[in-house]
Amino acid sequence: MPEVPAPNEAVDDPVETAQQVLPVLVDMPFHGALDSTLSYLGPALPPGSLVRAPLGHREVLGLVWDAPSDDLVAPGQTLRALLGTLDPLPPLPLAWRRLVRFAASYYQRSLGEMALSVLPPELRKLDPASLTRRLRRKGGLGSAPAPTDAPQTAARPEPTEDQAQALAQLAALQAREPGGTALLLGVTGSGKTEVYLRRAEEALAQGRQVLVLVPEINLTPQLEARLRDRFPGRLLVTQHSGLTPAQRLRHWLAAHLGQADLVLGTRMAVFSPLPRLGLIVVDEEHDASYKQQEGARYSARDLAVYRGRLEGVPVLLGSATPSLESWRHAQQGRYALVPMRQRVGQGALPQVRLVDMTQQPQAPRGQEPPPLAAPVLAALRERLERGEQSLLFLNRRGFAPVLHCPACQWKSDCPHCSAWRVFHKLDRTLRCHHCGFSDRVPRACPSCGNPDIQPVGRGTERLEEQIGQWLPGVRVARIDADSTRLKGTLEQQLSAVHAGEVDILVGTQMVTKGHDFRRITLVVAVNPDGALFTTDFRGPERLFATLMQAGGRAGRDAEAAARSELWIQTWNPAHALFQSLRRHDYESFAAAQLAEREMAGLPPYSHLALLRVEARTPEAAQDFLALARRDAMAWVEAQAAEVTVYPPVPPYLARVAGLERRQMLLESGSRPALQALLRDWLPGLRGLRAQTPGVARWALDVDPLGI
DNA sequence: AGCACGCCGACT
DNA sequence: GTCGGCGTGCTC
Repeated sequence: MPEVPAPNEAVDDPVETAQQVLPVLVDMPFHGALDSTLSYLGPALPPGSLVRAPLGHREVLGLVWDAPSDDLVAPGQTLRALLGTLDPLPPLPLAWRRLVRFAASYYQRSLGEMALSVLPPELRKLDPASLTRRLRRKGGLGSAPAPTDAPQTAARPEPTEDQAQALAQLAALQAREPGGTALLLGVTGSGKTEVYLRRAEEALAQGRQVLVLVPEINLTPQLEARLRDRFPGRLLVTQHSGLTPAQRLRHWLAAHLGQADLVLGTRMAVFSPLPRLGLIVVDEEHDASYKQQEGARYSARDLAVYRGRLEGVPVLLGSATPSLESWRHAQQGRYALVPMRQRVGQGALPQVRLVDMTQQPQAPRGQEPPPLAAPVLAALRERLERGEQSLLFLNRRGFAPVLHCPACQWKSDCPHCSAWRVFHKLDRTLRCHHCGFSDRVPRACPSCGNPDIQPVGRGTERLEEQIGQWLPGVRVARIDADSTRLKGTLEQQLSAVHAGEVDILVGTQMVTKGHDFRRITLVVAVNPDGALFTTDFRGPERLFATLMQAGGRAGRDAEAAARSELWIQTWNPAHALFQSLRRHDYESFAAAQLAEREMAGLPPYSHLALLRVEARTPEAAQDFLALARRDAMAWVEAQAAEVTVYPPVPPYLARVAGLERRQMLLESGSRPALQALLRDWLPGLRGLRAQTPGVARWALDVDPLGI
């Protein structure tokens, strides 16, 4: 191996086949420092080139970076030579590299981990020769359809007045500020998708690529179908974790090579390299799924906005119930607010009825109250008589959330978690929903032998059973994570609902998203109060969005819309959230929530970072955070920075799968101050682990969704 | 994070 | 005498 005089200097010898020292990123989290490249010898390659690099005893995928930084290579150290270049591929473009650089520094991950983790995994296995073969075959796209002679845009409906206005507003915005973000506020059924399609059409007509992000791809086959219908002559590819590794690579290549016109995908798609990017759409922008919950915990929605600004490309965020972060940006004029207040086709939103559960007759002593109040049952019967369908929304699967022994007060706890085990009657198990621990339900109390142990509370299994008893002969279907575990059963159950083979559908959150039920005219939120009083400050925001979305399942057929209803069983009918919901008034809800957040100094009025740790003992977890807190507080004092470092606390679930969890919150009104603290603090955290044996893992979450 | 090397128990 | 447990340490 050749000797080099010093790192990071090109070897100035043209005879020596112009070997240079190249800064290369590999997938290594260990280089905690934010900017860290490894130095290799190789031919002159532009930044963004993908290479094969020797690393220890293996050969890994590497990415030539723009500049070396923080490199610990010693002067005179022998550098190894790159093993090859994936040169049939164009280098990843500057805009892509800048996005990765920002994400790595903002979410405090190493550049190498960030960059390599957002490339298709299959790319790691590719050597230059097999890549060349792959690209040569079928023009590089395998089974993807080649551009056809079909019209590039199919017939499209006349925009409604709302849509026309929104489109005019968006066109004006784009002319004024090409990299600007617009927030499209439109209730379910207001025709947001048509606005996306029109904007996409325009970008496509200018020869640009369109990136469409959705929270979960399996919930949005309609959107994919509509894009394909509307743009039959264009190449659309998807990007999500459900693809096989080969498909994902093929789709990614189509995007990167500029062959794909439309990329539709989940959060990972925000990192698709798109040489002709012209528009980014983020549908249901409030959805928590946009936040990655492991590894680099990025928010794809926030990165989409950043990317738009970076590339001078418009970003369109759409929601009926925007995140309060986006809403505040719109209020401040940082995002353009584009309201769409009418449902298409004069369809009315479902009427919201609050059922005051405190006014319902009390159940006899010792008996549990019936699951549905008398007026709700009457409303259900009415639908049955009219041959319409109803949806009972209960966000709790299983038969009962806990079993209880009235004699000795035993409860069905989980031996590994600080949680109850849920009674699943169908397979007679007690299951922990957090660690998966499961065994047969005991015949008698395991503590005192009392044979009369009782279910407490109600899940979807029990509700399904009780409905059958209350309304004999009714056809009930249950859709939740348990009933749809087998592949294809969800589709099967949904088609039974669509075919009218079901009168009442019982379901969890799963059924509230995306599905276009035409015959449902009644939605009942059976027990939504829990979310009102959670410790999570975003609980109300999520509940409001969920109930609006659930209500949106009713009356999707314009003819039935007039008599569609959303009933809410609540012990807190006066709660401001329900009062806003009754009027479908997102704006009053948001105003009230923002006032509360401002008083409490919570986002979007402050910025948060959360350090979480899991350890074998509470002491180890506590010690780790205590040391971390000491360092953070020392930094804050030295810098006289406005950052609050809160004491460590147990999270809602303090023990999961035998590991003790603790967390510590950092809060600041200034994002730069918080970022500066994180940047200086994190390298030291990696060393702390050695001082606190028993720590299994720790993670920093910037802009956490739940605290 | 992988994937080595390294130093002590039950097997062909 | 070997196969293999996962404890520490390195990777341009």
